[in-house]
Amino acid sequence: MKPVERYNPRVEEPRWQRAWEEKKSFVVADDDPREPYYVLEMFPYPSGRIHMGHVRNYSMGDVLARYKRARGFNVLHPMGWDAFGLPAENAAKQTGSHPKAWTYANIDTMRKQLKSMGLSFDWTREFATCDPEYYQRQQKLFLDFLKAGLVTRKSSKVNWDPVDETVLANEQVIDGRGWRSGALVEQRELTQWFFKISDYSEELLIALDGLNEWPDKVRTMQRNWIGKSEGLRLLFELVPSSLTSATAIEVFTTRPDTIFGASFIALSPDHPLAAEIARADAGVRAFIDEFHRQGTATETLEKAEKQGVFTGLSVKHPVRPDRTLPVYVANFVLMDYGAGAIFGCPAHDQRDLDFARKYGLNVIPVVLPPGADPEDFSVGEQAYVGPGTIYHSEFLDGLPVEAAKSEIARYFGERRVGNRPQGTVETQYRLRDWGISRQRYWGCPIPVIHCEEHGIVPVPDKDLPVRLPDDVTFDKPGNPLDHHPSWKHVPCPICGRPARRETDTMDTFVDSSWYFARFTAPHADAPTVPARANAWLPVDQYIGGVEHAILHLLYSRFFTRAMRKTGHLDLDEPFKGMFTQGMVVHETYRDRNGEWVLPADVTLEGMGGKRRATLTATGEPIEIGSIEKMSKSKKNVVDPDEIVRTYGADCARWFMLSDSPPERDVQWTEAGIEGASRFQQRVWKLVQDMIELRGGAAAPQAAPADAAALRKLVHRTIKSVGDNIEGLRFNSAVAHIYELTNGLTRFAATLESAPSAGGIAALAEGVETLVQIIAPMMPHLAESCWAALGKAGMVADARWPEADPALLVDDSVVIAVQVNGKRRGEITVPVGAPREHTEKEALSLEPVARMLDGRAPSKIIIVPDRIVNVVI
RNA sequence: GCGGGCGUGAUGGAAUGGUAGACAUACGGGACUUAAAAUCCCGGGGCUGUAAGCCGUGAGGGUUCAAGUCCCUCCGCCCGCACCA
Repeated sequence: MKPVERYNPRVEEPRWQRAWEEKKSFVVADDDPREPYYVLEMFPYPSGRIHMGHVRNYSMGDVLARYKRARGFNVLHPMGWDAFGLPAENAAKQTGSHPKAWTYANIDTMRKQLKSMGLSFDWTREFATCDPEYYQRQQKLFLDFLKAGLVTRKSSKVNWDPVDETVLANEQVIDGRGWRSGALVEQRELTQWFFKISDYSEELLIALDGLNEWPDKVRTMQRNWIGKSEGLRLLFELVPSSLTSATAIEVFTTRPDTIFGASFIALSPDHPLAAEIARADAGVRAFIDEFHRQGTATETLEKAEKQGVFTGLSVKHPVRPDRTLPVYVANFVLMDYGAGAIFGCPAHDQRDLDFARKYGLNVIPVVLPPGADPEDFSVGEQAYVGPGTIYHSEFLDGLPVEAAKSEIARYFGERRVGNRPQGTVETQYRLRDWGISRQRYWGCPIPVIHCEEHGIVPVPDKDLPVRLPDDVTFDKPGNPLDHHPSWKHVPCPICGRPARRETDTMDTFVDSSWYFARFTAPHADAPTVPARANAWLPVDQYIGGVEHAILHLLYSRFFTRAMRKTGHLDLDEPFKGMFTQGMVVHETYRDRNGEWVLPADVTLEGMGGKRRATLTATGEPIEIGSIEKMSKSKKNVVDPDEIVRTYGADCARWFMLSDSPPERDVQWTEAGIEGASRFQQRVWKLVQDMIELRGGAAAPQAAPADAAALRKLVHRTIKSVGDNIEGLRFNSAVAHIYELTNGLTRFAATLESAPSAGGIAALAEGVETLVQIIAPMMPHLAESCWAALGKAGMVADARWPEADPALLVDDSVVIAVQVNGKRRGEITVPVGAPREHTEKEALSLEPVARMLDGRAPSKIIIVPDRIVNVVI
């Protein structure tokens, strides 16, 4: 064959991108009669430039979208921007740029980058969440939720940075200090807006069972996050005291069966009764103040020792009025779970035991482990939390734990403290309402007005959107909206008197909680067009990082229900299929000063343990470090633009899909991307060889015998690649494509010496098929090959090839023959051969006969067309 | 602590309970070349000199005609949540 000119992605890729755009290949119509299919990848935050994680995410989604299109679906595959957020404000502070200008400039850059990857997005549906057209509808949703009773306002603790005068998220508090100012963070009570997600705790939990196209891991994480537990709310009567007028303390417990082991009561430092005691008791006051100083920074909580202070109060044991229990304030009791107070049973709860040991409280075992001797059993430093039989517990004695729980619940349910039942069975959830208030500029304004006369007044629909002012400054700490000279001063919509606009903006998680619905009608006046939303949703396949497994997905599930309640759509679950992709990782490199070095600046030599790295510019030795997620801070990043420029988008896409299962991390390597590039050229060469063969003189003889085998390979590959794409096993699909390519290349080589019309026809079918099945992954190369082969139209519009069922089955099959489960040889039998035939063939196999040595086998297992196992 | 996942050649990884290591990468050998690159072909889990054979999917046990796959115990690594009573 004559040498083939190399495929040049730099020329071919932009050409096909223009062609798709001109033909509006991926613009989707809502009234298309074909069955709808909605593929969505998590939209990016416009941080500046796309990174390899995006390349991986969008490559996967694009394969599925293109494949489903080829299978005859009307595919919705949109893209937008999660564009509000703190980095824009930080950039404003650092560089003086305006958040809006910064964000839209980033979007322009990233859009261009995404377009260079040849992704089949319907760009006519693009929006950014910071577009007033988007956040106007979000404000409308907020007001509808407010009207429907799904929004509430309450006081809540926040991390307050006294220097920056701002609220910090938990992850912005490092060692109890603000991440930017370094100031000690304080706890402050602030009145904030909340979405009542907890109204849906049970529904959100139950519905997880139906999400069978979600990873189990994600469902489990959500289950734990919702954190349902059944228990008893229980009243303890206070021993009358001059310290308080209160008469009882309410606690929540999931272990009412251990009531006879109770030895103290502990109140949260935030408990109202604790506050009351603290007013008169300096010791308690000091304890509570110290607790508040320590803050909610997670590390401090985790390491904190169990500590408490005695209040001077005591309560009566609810069954044994002769016993009293001391009441403490303890640092490990949470105010916002259960009743903000507990009874401590040290023998059967580790925290209570730690506390009891520290303060010398009784440890009374009341659950006897199976087989333990009641005379001998005692609790040391390890609380016993396992199953067992209740003892030392009067009428509960002898009952197993679960039975004792219901028995004691009934007992307390019948008794009264005052006019209330002493015990009430109750279900508790860990899930809290979703606080959405942020004291920030670059977010969606909360559309309410505070009037002295009329309180909270919703902004009337006609006044929406509440636009962010452009003329803000970031030179002062605090919320720029609050400093703005005029923005917040508005008349009350009811009385017209001077009132104050809400200056808090919404958590950016709100923006991403409904964007998937907006894509179904991105230009509508209302948040959605319900008929369209109902037709497209739920998203058939959602793809994104596992870091959003809890919050984003849970909030979206809540939003879908809230939008159903307010008439914006009519479904429960937004995402039918969910897939969490792995990260892109890379080796790290450091120079002799310990500074991180970019992979692009490093030269690598050798292999295995002998690998060496040097700085390309100077030859300075470089230390090769661990393999970690690509991050700017460790500089182990590879710029997608650079890769597209050097190898082309198709190679980047192919490599992202080929090397690892999509849910696992993939390691970016130079060798890997070069392998992709080599494959690209092989396909191109194969197509060129094919064209040359077709144009040459061929003997009119029938196809060679192996043409039949080739056709089988072709059709089996159609089947397996389709199945693998459907199952999102892209790496397996790639492997099968390699096998086909290897088969075709070898076959083409044999035709070279003996060209035959039949052989060329078989090869042509195979090559065309190859071009079609690589199209979802390497769409540009596929178009170039398609055109070179003289096929009409574009591959992007071609139907997926059909596997001929007749070619998927073989006439005969090679099956393994085992003796006692060990493989001893193989035989070839016709498919569906009768048992007798298979048995005879197997027994006549030399090693089998030798091992049998004349004896009769005791058993012969035959799995037709699979395996024979001769048991001696 | 609780929950989830993973552990297979030099490396990434394949394998509805049915021939372990597909496919790729790296490596070695060969062809082509003045040479190199590129390309093409061949090789490869370990042990026993070859063959026959034996061993082999983190370790140990079990279920089964048959286990990488199912069950139990343990070890290691990764991820998530974490004082939720």
